[in-house]
Amino acid sequence: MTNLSIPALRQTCANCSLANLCLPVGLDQEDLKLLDNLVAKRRVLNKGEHVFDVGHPFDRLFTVRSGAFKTTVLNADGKQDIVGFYLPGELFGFDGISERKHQVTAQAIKTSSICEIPFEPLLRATGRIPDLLRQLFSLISEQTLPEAAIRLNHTAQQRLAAFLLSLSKRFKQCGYSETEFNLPMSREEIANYLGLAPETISRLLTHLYAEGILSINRRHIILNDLEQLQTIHCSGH
Amino acid sequence: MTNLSIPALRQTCANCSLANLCLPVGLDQEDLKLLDNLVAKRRVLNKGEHVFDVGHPFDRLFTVRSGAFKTTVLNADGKQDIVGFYLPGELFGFDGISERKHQVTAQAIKTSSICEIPFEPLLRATGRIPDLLRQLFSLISEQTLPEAAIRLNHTAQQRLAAFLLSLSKRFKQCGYSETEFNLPMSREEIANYLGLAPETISRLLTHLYAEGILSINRRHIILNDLEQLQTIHCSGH
DNA sequence: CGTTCTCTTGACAAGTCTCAATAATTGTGG
DNA sequence: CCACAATTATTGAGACTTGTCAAGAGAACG
Repeated sequence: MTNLSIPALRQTCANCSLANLCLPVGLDQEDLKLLDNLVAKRRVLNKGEHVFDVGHPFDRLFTVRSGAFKTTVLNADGKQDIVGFYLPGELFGFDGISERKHQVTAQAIKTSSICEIPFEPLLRATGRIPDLLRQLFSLISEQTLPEAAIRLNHTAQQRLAAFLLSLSKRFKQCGYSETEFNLPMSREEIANYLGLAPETISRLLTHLYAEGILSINRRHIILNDLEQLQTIHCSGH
Repeated sequence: MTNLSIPALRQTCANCSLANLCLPVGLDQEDLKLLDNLVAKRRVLNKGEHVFDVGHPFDRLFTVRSGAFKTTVLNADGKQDIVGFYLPGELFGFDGISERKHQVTAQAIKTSSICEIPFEPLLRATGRIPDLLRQLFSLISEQTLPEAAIRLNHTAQQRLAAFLLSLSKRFKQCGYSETEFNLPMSREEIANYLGLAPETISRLLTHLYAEGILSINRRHIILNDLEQLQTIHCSGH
């Protein structure tokens, strides 16, 4: 499942294939070396393993190198609500900055690997790397307006279409196909994230398949008509 | 409606009654003076007036001095979705950091006043004021995990209870009563924010009134039983 | 190869939306 | 200052989307 061999885990930010995605965007060779020294550990996690839990002290950020992660909170009902999915090249762990303790739990949803970036050294490095601070603010604030708010006023079909388009876009960004990929998460996880029942996801996928908009077999999905998916996202059909 | 007289608008961060809420938290007198010099303009807006629009260049943050603001996006359907409300002492405008252009539109929902904080000078000031950077990250990341995601998996009643409790808590924080206040927003705005129909809000409020949990007359609301409201938020009743 | 988990599909129930009418409030112009 | 218009809020009836419960099929796992 993992796309990275062990030697790949030893590589530096400078030759990381995701360098144009996570933090190093816009940094020159010199800056990259500085940043690379910060990235302390590169770690592999199996499905279900936790990166951190609610309440754990925050002292570093994480970037996905391969695989996928989800973040969850215990909601008022006492159930786990999925609040985010993270794909290769994406940064997570910001939730801990405010209280110096994590507000969410993060775990691998398949065998995955991450880079760890100590936060205090990172902040100190903003003094030496001019663009790093803006870069950081950028990455954080991008997550400030997540799809969550937008999901609320949409139908189940619109939400699912938006979700699939989001995955497509993000897989494309990290170099995979935008039309054919494996869903890293289960129907139940998608449902939870979108605020729907798993059965509804199943039915909607069947429906989209019947219309020829996509092909799906278990986790393997092919998006045949991105444009129509976009139309569904917008107008509901 | 406005709680501030004109002279009040000339006051400095150091003697602002909201100083312990917005940016200055934890700063000493010396730092406050530095910060105060940054706060360029204090401005009054009437109901409906825009602070900024989607696409407008971002170069400053805003704190609410009095009144209330909402931020909206044009969703896929072409309708305005409310993504946030801001009460006195709260900071907004972060949405523009990433793209250097605002991702949302911000407007006053009643006669209100704001302080403007130029962003670049603020970032430069983080070099001189040690705690300011963490403070900033703190405030931004607090908004990263908004109620939005949590709202999704809750019933209409749970969402409304959560919304009222949130308002209560925030009004308390800025020195108002936590049990009696005027809703700054209309039923329709509440509905939009919660992803419900305005009629549903009306019915739920009537229902909560019938149970003695709150009294409501137009915008004026009295929360008689915060605890039971909390119970509803959690278990649905 | 059986156990477990995930996914699919159906029938029914329930929550919420839409449409519509009315009432109350606010704003406006004479 | 009053009367009319426009907006906002309430309430009801019916429809529709989505959730719940249940059963069964298929895949994954040990």
